[in-house]
Amino acid sequence: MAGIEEVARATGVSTATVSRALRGLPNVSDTTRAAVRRAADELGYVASSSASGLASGRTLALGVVVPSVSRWFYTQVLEGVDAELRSASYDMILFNLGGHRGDRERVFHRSILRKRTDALLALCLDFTPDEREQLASLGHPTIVVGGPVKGLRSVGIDEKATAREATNHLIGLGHTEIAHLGGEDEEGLNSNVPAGRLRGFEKAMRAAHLTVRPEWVIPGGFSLPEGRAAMNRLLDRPGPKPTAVFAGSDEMAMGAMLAAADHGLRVPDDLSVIGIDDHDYSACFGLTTMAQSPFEQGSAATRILLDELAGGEPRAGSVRSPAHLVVRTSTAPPR
Amino acid sequence: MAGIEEVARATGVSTATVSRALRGLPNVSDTTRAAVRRAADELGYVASSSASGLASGRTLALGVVVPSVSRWFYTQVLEGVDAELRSASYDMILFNLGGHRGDRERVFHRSILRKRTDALLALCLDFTPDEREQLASLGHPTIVVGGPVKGLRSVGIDEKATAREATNHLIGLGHTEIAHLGGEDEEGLNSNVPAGRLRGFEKAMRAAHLTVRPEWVIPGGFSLPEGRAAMNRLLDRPGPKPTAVFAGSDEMAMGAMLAAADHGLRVPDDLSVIGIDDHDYSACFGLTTMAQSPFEQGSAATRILLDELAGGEPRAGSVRSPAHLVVRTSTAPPR
DNA sequence: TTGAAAGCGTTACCAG
DNA sequence: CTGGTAACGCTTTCAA
Repeated sequence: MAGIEEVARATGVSTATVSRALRGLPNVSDTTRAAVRRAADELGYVASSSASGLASGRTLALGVVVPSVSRWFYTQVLEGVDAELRSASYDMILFNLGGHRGDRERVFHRSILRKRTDALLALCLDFTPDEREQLASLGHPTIVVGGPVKGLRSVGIDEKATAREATNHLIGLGHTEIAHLGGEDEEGLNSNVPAGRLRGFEKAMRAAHLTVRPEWVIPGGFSLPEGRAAMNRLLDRPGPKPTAVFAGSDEMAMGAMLAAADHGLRVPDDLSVIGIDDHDYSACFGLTTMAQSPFEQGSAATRILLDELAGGEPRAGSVRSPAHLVVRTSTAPPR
Repeated sequence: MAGIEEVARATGVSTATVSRALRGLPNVSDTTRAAVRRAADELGYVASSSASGLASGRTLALGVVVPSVSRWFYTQVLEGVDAELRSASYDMILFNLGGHRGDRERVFHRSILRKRTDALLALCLDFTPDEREQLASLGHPTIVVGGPVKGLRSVGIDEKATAREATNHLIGLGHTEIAHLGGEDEEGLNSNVPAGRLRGFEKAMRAAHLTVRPEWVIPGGFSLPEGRAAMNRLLDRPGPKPTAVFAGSDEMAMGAMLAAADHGLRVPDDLSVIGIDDHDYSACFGLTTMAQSPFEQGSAATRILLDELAGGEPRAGSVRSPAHLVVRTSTAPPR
């Protein structure tokens, strides 16, 4: 409640000195600084962010734009971002698009462009040319996590290579009848991610001279329930069945495992399943997967932003995060 | 990039009028308002939140304090909060404690007390007397979601009654050997939640003249992996086994189901399992549960806050959210 | 090392 | 209905 003036009065110095002392700036004598600190504590003084934001031009806040918070990947990135922000004493403004395509413009206008943040981190989002332009005109550091976006640097795995490696794991086990459970293009989400994984799958299949059956490439919505439903539909269909499935995410992969159980199929004997992510639950499911670390991606991206805000040289290039195969019990040679 | 003065100049009116026109305040002629709007659009003018925050005392932002974002319940509440904020054009500042007990004080000081928000919503957190006092002195509307907190109003289910109903479902099926997989007291989390559920369990058992075996009341950390591990430990132990288990959350309940599978037990034939939540995955698992809606709780709490900020009468009482039994295939009479 | 004073970009009050 | 003009509470030169 107390303002800076009261602290100044209590300490017998000017408000300028109080400001400098509290922010740890140089050129303040130790004794003065100590006295100011004490007074501030006693009076419960905390600088108003509006006022300091207005005066200094910095808000000490990072804007994070997410498609939703109900997906494992996003929550992990958020935790990573947050960990980094915490140590830099930055706050996080969360802009959740929540699938509301129509609200995007309002979010952009009302919030992002409102100088409430010093920098922006976007998750798995694609931007319209218009949005990109607005971002650029804002002129503050921007980065994307999870899937490349044209014109913006990003942090993320090599989607295509990762998908290829996953598929090759199945092929290496001797599978030839392989299905792909992919994400569909959700509105506003970065369609490069599911598309890249699909391309990697196709490329691996082609390289092994295997055929990709269109009816075995099915959309699983990136979620467990949708993945299960999609896989169930595939297994319900008469005719030949795949002996293995490469799912574009672990959540869908777990759904596929449940679908296998629904059909009385054993994993991996009757059906091998591999995913991407290494979700918190994957070990429990014995799911073989291409592990990645969204937490690290989030903190790495945040660090880049923070560095720049601290005056560091802006680094233009994108960052490739690692992904690696983790073999568990959901994959085996075909029976 | 343009400031309000440029819009004023372009329109030939004063900055005061621009401000009024853009915010939809009364006492502005339609023609003036239209002209101002057009000019603002053309110039790409958006008010600076720091400046208007400083001048008006309102930030148009809600602070949300969460223990973490990696739990289904929290993400659902966040979505609910966000939906409500969106329609009110409010922004969300996310304060993630992330289990960093030590950072709590910093978060409080640096951010919450920094007048960056107009109101505060806390998730499943317990506050120290000191923290409570700081909150009170801040003087802005506060509410808690998920578990009652002394001295603060809250929105949430009746923990004890819900747990009792869950337990009674098992008892009603004829079970007498019932275990409880509970949450443990995590640092800073609201311990009233797991404690209330445990008490409800005990009460139901006592009412049915059943004995609660201490070694069958085990901590599952509110997560699937920990729930599975805990249940596995219980099942590994020599001696009698429970025929049913009441888990304090669906995530733990699913873990228990996996543990049953690990031990070659069939659900529900060998082991009945019931949880609380109605997690997104629960239907896929056939999990019987006490359904609640954290999304609704989040939006209800936010609405209360927003109402007050809009000048509505502060409502003191807490709000009880509904929970109801959803019977699926994980529970049946003992074999 | 410190202080005085000029902003920062809005909003709100009071006249007109 | 509109304009002038103080705030709002800090930060940041520039002097001392």
